[in-house]
Amino acid sequence: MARTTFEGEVPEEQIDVCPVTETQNVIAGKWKIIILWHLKETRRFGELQRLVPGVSKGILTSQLRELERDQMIHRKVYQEVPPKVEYSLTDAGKSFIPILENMGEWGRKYAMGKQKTKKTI
Amino acid sequence: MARTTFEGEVPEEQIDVCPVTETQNVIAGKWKIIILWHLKETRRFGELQRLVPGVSKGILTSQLRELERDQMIHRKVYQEVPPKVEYSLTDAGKSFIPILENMGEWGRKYAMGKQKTKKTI
DNA sequence: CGGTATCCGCCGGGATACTG
DNA sequence: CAGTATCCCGGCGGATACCG
Repeated sequence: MARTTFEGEVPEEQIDVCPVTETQNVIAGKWKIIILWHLKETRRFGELQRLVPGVSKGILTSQLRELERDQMIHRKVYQEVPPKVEYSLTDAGKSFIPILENMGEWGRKYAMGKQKTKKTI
Repeated sequence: MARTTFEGEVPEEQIDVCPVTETQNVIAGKWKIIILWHLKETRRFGELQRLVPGVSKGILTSQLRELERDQMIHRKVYQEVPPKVEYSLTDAGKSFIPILENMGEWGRKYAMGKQKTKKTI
């Protein structure tokens, strides 16, 4: 169904691209935000798994792969034994830090406001 | 298993309460961020459904109910026919606006950087 | 150490029909 | 207009086992 593009018409590339939704798509995923948070400093895989409580290797890997695909983090492999892999933020990832800081700050205050009946594990 | 709480010990209420994760829990949900975004202004139900492209009544309702439960939005029912319901941000919700603005701004720049091969519907 | 590979359960999200 | 009430499905997340 080929059709010509008229002048002044919105290019297909811009259709349905809402910036907020774009952001939503990137951080959607149960562990991504907390992962990015800890990646404010460069971390190794096992380190991340210890820092993020309750995540398994498999899931951690998949979340990291998606963040990598979305150009939020960089994966650096050291060719040595035992293996060593370091994860760090890309420029896009670093530019997201302020938002993470805000979310942390907001969460602190928000959690303040409803500090009753907090469940422990 | 009653046990005494020693001085200086971390109260149970604070255990496992990570501010960033707390925030994550509130905004987790496919449509919540974009909903909050549009609620910078008070909106009616049908209005929201038009503003959020692709969401059905049922899902929109459930997302709104969760945001209400988390004290992010307020639901005001006008007792009249035809029914009229207005949604607006609570104080907690309003305090989240800066983050939404940042996310929008970030999404704009982020989308810029990879504007190729954007899929249309 | 830092992963795959595989299987599985669950529930969040979607579609449809009905209602005050 | 602004919702319920069901049913259903896909896929994300979790558990386990194995590997270079």
